[in-house]
Amino acid sequence: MNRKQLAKYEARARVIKAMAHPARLIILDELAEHGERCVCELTELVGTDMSTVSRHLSQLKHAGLVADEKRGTMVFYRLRVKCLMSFFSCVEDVLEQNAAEHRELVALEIA
Amino acid sequence: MNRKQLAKYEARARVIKAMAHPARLIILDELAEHGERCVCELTELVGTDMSTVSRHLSQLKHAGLVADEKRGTMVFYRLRVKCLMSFFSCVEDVLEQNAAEHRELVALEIA
DNA sequence: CGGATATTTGCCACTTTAGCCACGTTTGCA
DNA sequence: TGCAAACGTGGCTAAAGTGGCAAATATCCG
Repeated sequence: MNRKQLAKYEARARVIKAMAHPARLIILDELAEHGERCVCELTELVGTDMSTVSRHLSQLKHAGLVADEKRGTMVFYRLRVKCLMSFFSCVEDVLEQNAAEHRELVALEIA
Repeated sequence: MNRKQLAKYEARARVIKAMAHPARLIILDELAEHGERCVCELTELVGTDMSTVSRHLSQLKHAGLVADEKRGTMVFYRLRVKCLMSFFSCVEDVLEQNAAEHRELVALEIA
C-alpha cells in the first residue's frame, strides 16, 4: 500500500466517519427530506444540547456533506450531495440481509 | 424522535461505523476486487499487526458486511453485500466536490 | 444602548477505539 | 507426538469521540 493509495482510503474514511453517528444520520435524513433546517429545529429533532448538535453539524460541514448559510441570527443547513439516498439504501440492504439471516438462524433453532 | 426511529438510525450508524476506518476500507476494496482473501494476505496488505486486522475483520463481520469461512488453518473472508461499489462512488462524489470547491477558492484568492 | 435569541466555542469528564504484545487454540504435517 | 503456522483474544496504553455546561459572539429589536 503506497502513500497515495493510503491517502485515498483515509479521505474516504473521513467522509464515512462523518456519517457514522445516529444524530448525524438523523440530521442528514431530515435535510434530505426538508431541504433546509436551522440549528434550533435540528436540535429539537435530535433531542440533545444545541451545542452538541452544532458540533455534529460542524463535522458534517467539514466533511463536505452539508453547507450552511446564515440569515439573521439563524444558520440554515442543507445537503451538499445528492447521492446520500442510494448510500443509505445500501446500508438498509445490509440491515435487511442481517435480519434475514437472523430469522433463518432462529428457524433452524426451532426445527 | 420515537424509540423505534432512533433504533433505526442507531442500526444504520453501526453499519456505517464499521466502514469508517482506512484499514477496513482497504479490506473491503480488496475483497470487492478479489472475491476472497485470507487474514494473512489482508494483514500484508494493510500493514499492521495480524491481531489488529483480525479485529477489523471481526467488526466487519459483526456488521454483516463480510462472511468468513475456515479452510484448514486459514480463514477466508469475502463480501456479503453487492452495493458497496455504489456506496463508495457516492463517497468519491463528495471528495470530488470538495476538491472542486477547494480549487475554486484557490482561484478566487489568486484573482 | 441594553436585552433577548441563535449559534459557536472552551473546557472537562467519560466512553470508545486502535494498536501492539503475549498467549491460547486449532489445524496440518513430519 | 510434537512442532509450526494461522487466527483470535486478553490486557494494556494512547488517542479520539461525545455530551453537557458555561461563556463568547453575532444579530435583531425595543
